[in-house]
Amino acid sequence: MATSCKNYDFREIEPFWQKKWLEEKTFRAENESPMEKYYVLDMFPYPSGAGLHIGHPEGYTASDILARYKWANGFNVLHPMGWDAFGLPAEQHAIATGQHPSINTENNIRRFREQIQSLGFAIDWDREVDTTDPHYFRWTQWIFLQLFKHGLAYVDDKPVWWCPELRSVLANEEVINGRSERGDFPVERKNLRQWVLRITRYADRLLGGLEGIDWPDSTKRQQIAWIGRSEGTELDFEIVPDGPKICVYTTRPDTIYGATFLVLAPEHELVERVTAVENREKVRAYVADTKRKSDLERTDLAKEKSGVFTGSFAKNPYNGELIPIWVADYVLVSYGTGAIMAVPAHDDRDFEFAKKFDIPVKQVIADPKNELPLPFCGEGRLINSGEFDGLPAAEARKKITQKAEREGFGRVAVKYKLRDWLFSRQRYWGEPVPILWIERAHYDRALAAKNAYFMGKIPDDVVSYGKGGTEWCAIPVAEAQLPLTLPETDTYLPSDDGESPLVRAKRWLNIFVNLSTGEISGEAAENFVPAVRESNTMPQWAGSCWYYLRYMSPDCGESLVDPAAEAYWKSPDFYIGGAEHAVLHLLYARFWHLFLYDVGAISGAEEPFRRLYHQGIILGSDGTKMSKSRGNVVNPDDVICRYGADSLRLYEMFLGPLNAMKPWSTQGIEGVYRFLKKVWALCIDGDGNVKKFPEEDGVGVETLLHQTVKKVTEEIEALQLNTAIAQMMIFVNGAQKMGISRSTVRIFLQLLAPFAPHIAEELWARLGGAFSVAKASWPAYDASKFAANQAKIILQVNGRVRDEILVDGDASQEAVEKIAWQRSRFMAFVSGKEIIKKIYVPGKIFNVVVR
RNA sequence: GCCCAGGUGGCGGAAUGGUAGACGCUGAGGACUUAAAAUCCUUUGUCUGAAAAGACGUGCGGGUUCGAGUCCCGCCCUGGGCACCA
Repeated sequence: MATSCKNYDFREIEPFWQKKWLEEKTFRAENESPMEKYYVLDMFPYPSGAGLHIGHPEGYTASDILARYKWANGFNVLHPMGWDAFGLPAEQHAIATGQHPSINTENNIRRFREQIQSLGFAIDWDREVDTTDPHYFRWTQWIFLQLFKHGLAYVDDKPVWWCPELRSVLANEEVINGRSERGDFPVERKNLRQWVLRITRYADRLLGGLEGIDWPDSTKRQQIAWIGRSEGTELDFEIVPDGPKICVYTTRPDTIYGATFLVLAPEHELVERVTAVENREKVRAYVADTKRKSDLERTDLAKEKSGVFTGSFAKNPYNGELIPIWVADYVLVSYGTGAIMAVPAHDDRDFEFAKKFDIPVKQVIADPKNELPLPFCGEGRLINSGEFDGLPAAEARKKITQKAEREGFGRVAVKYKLRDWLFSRQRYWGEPVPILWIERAHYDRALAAKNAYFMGKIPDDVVSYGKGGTEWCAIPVAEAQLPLTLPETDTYLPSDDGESPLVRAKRWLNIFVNLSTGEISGEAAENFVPAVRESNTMPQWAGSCWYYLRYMSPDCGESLVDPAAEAYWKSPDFYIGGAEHAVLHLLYARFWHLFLYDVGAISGAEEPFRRLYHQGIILGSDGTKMSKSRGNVVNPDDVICRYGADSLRLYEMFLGPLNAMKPWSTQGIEGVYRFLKKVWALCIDGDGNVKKFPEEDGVGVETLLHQTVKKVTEEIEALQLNTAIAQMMIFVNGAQKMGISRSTVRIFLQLLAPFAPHIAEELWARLGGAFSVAKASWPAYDASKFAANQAKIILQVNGRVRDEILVDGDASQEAVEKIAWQRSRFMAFVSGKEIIKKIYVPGKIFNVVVR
């Protein structure tokens, strides 16, 4: 029932127990249980070719400690693992080798699984999921179809960067001065049809939901900032003499009397219309110039403001003043209304612009401190503002907006920074979007006939786009045809014109569909109309948006999650992963979860992650980020080989606070390794036999034990695992000196088990404990055992420590004073002085203030 | 620029407003050993001192308090996030 090694031979012990846990399915979670459930979730890894990184075991060990602790406390624990396996590196490997990315992915997963298993985590391996498995992504595609049906997925022509040389779409960050970062090739703007998800419709709920969940403040703040809700006012400005109205958005309507010009974003739809004939050339040139710039260049704060006058004027609806209309790229078309009223006296950017182009600056808010110069962006009372003079700014905002509403030229408005989620990628290694494109005429005819298979599965507003004079309409792939798998292609490169590699698979791409049944045919046939498959794939975020639901019933064939399982597990009780996902993954997943909840696909919880924690980053021993080029990378396999998984686990937890950034130390791990050897030596003699333990604990051991149980229990709950380990070290050091009984050792092994499960399981078995120590019920402590019957009182004079005395635990101030007055060391600082005050903190401090 | 977190020995770090430096690493000395490894013991913030002891000490400058690493005000530095969002 255990190994027979004489010394602490982790190379024999660890594989032995890992095999046993796997074979016995020790950590299998049941979907029905009389025990209370506890769901511990790790952010699942991307199985990269580099293998497990030393940072992975940090979060995994912390969650494993919590999982094992919960098992010991009688919970039915779900602690699963899986693979976020779609993504660019596998695709690039495929492009380079010509080998299908699934092969590389499979190899990487096998390696990751072995490495993770070699760390002895209490994982239910029967629930493993893989986002690239068709049985899994079938449901990712199904979710997309629900989004589509509910009008939350649409197509849009979005400008993207395209590099003909690299034959690749580039992200904004990859374009520098109109050339590609990699290779320095020219790039061009290209409008490409993209799928977009209407996450903005959930902006308010994504914001509101943050209030009730236990997340790190910084992460909540990041999401709040990302959603960027702002309340303000929309105001309509008439263009003189008789042009259209321009609607601007402002959060400072109180400064309306200080507006000395109006600015349109270069892409604003009214730019052409408001431009006077004589300014047309200049304006067009400016707009064209802007188009060429990358977002990075445009938003570079260091650059000077630029812009051009349109030649037209707008009328301030409050005072009738005519102000010039400019076009400038510091106004973004995608926020607010794409147009602003510029108040240089009270806005830094407008001020900068006005200075450069010699536009008047008119102060309308008095600076209470009278600290000129302008601009002054704070709060104050209004001046030069007609009927509103003298009002405090906040009140003026209300009054001014009310007037606009009354007179019909303005309204309260709420705006968000959050944009809809660009959901398509022109890549091979992702989930195919399960959509077919058919011609408008076929679409309309099928709808009119009312026997179209897609009735009730399409949005109220048709999703379509025009190409070559034809309007193509989106219909879903029939559910029965899911999963829609990736076709074989001869290369995984994008096509010559920036489309997905999937367009190369012509026989897959161009098909015929029966609009009554949804059947697909490769050949033209009666009742079949031509259709083109969507060739874009989903971004890597898709699979990770709902994997925590799949773990509940990974084999369920009827739905994405078995309703009974979902009703039982609801949502993870604890979620741990890196802070780098603070916005993207954690926002997207919340969006999908809310949506699935709304459409009744799930029912357990509205928020997916009620308690979230970020582990910190482990740096190289030189205090910088680990990287190959710096040569400071620590490989977990090497560490396990040299010290064992228990030492690695323990050390990563002992390094410092779980959420802190901390450097690895090669020498530091020796300390925890020594600790484990001491634990071994506490139980096993030099011949490999269980030691003869004394019948009774040594004096003081009982107190120490109960203190240790209390401390370790409380610190696990608080995830202060470094100090929990420190307490266990204190215990072992004490036990070594004082002598310890068999039953006390066994209690200690239970405390150690979540941290160093292999050695704990081994010693537990050798000491006659029943398998598994992880399931033995967690020890309780008795506070009365360490209520000190003696207390050490610190004697202070004027707050400075001068002496210490031992008294009865419940000693009164009088008793303490009586002893204190006898102490010469203490009295040396007191005698001859006037005692002004005496402070007694029972059991701790007696402080005398003298003069 | 704005928002947030954090600055404690040679190092990682510990401290409900109550003995600053737990625990571990490193260094020094010692025991065991033919020797080494392993293990065990002592010691390890700075300064003064033979010692007893004292002074100083938690980024800097003030403040509150009997008492501040901890609370308040003003700075400096490091890390993270956002960044022309009107």
